[in-house]
Amino acid sequence: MRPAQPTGFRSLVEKNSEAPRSPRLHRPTHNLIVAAARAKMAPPAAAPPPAMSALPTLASSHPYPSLPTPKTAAPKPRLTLAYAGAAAAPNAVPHRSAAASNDRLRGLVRRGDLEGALRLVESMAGLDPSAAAAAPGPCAALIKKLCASGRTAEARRVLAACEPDVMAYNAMVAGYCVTGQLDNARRLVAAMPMEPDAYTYNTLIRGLCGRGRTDNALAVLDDMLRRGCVPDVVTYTILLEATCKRSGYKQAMKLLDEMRDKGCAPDIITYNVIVNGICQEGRVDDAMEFLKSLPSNGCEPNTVSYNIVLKGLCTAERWEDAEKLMAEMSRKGCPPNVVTFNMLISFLCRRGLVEPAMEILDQIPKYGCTPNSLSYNPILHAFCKQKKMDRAMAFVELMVSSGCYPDIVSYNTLLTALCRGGEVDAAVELLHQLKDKGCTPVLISYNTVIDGLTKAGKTEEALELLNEMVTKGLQPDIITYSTISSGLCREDRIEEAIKAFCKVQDMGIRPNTVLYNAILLGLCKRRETHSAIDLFTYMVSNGCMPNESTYTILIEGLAYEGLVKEAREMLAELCSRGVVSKTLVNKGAIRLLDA
DNA sequence: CTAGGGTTAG
Repeated sequence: MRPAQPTGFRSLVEKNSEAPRSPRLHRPTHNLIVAAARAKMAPPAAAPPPAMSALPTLASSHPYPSLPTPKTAAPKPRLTLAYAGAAAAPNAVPHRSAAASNDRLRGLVRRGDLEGALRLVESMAGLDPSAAAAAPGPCAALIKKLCASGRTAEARRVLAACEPDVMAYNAMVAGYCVTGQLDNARRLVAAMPMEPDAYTYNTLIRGLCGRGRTDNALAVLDDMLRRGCVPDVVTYTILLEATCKRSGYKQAMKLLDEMRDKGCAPDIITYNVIVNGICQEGRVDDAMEFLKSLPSNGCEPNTVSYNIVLKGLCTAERWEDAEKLMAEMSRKGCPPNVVTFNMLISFLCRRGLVEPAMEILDQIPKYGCTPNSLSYNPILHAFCKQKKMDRAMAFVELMVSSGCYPDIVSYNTLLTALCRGGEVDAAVELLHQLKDKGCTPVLISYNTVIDGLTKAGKTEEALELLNEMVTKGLQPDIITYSTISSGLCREDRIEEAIKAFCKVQDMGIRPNTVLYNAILLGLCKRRETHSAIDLFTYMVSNGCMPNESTYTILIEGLAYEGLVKEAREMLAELCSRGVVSKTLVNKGAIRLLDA
């Protein structure tokens, strides 16, 4: 679908500013709020942000009351490595020998005492540089653990304070990659004093591919070749998968040829990536042909190969072909495994065929496989979706009595069902019981219950839960803040919603359509359609694609404010462009326009 | 370190 151009709205903005209505004179226009979001400046004094006593006021770069910032439990120690007097700090460890200190460091890292390890590295760096330096091994381990809790800046200082080897650099590169700091990762690789190894490059390439930066990843491959580092089958396999996603499997085939030319032999994983790419483009028959050609390339298909094709057949709803392929798998020495069955269960459940799915579940042991939580969860999900909570609960019992304990996904499914079924309090209770059930709540668990609370009108409790997750070291994501934003907007607390919006930007994440829509709706309901249009302009100029809901919100907003003619024009234009579907319009906007 | 299966916002 073509992106809709905002041109139609420009004139509306102008029209509106020529004839401002009185309420706008006494309220901040959204231009200013948007400017604040962009430049993180204060909103006008006329509209002081409301007090948010429920929220902690942690430091933040913008003037709105802060939403919680993810923070580790212990205060971050300062590393004053450039400062020789650091060794004399109160916590400094008496210097014996580099070897003894490194033994101690190893122990601290192994025990997970990161603060102690940091202090020790600090003190070692503060000593006579010729006498002692932290060894690369324990430093690499420390860097890994710091990065695992998001403390990449401290990890970087450890790297600078020790005598790093390739492994220590690799740990840091990986840390930057998993936290999305890909440009830092690239710069670090470029600045390495020793030759990066294949692992270094593979980590960087995987990071870039994982964030859709396939072009950069391919450039790294070129760097690698130029610097005489030999890419291995893993390097190419990562790049092939990304190439399939970005440019399609035909382009990937070219890279496959290049790989062979460079003397790197594809393995079955490489080929399965291609098989998957072909299936993703809906060409299951071509995928089967490709599969048949593998033996002539010296590679035998495995069960995974067949599972991929089977998934393609199920997606195309070619059930009979799927059944035939299952039979063929056994004949060809690639018998179905638990993943095969789980896939079938999942597809059947998605089509509402729960009973057949349960029959498959029963048959799994006959094939010598053991059902796991992925076998049970889709069925559990189906019961929940049908609002058959008693059956869902009974099914969990069955699961346990069969020796398969519910995992966090099972519980998340139950949490969703409880929230949707109006039992939010039960959901909150279950969330807090998870630890006792041997399951740690994850981001999705909190997002689910936070959403349930906002929809039940319990926004304050939702904010408390947001606090709780941060305290537990769980980093909120864009879904968390979108949920919170819509909850706040529903209560006309738009300033606070915008603060959540800023929080997302602070995290280095580009707000998406859902988040914009939440705030647009809030503004329109407050009859600040003019401000909404400004925000819409900001949204488009920041490359965020509006969707049907965006337009519906704006059209309804115009209609609410009495700008019926403009609303009709916009509706007509969007309909003719096919951006807004007839059904949606009939449901919402038209009805309002006629009223 | 690379391939196939389940859960969250609208």
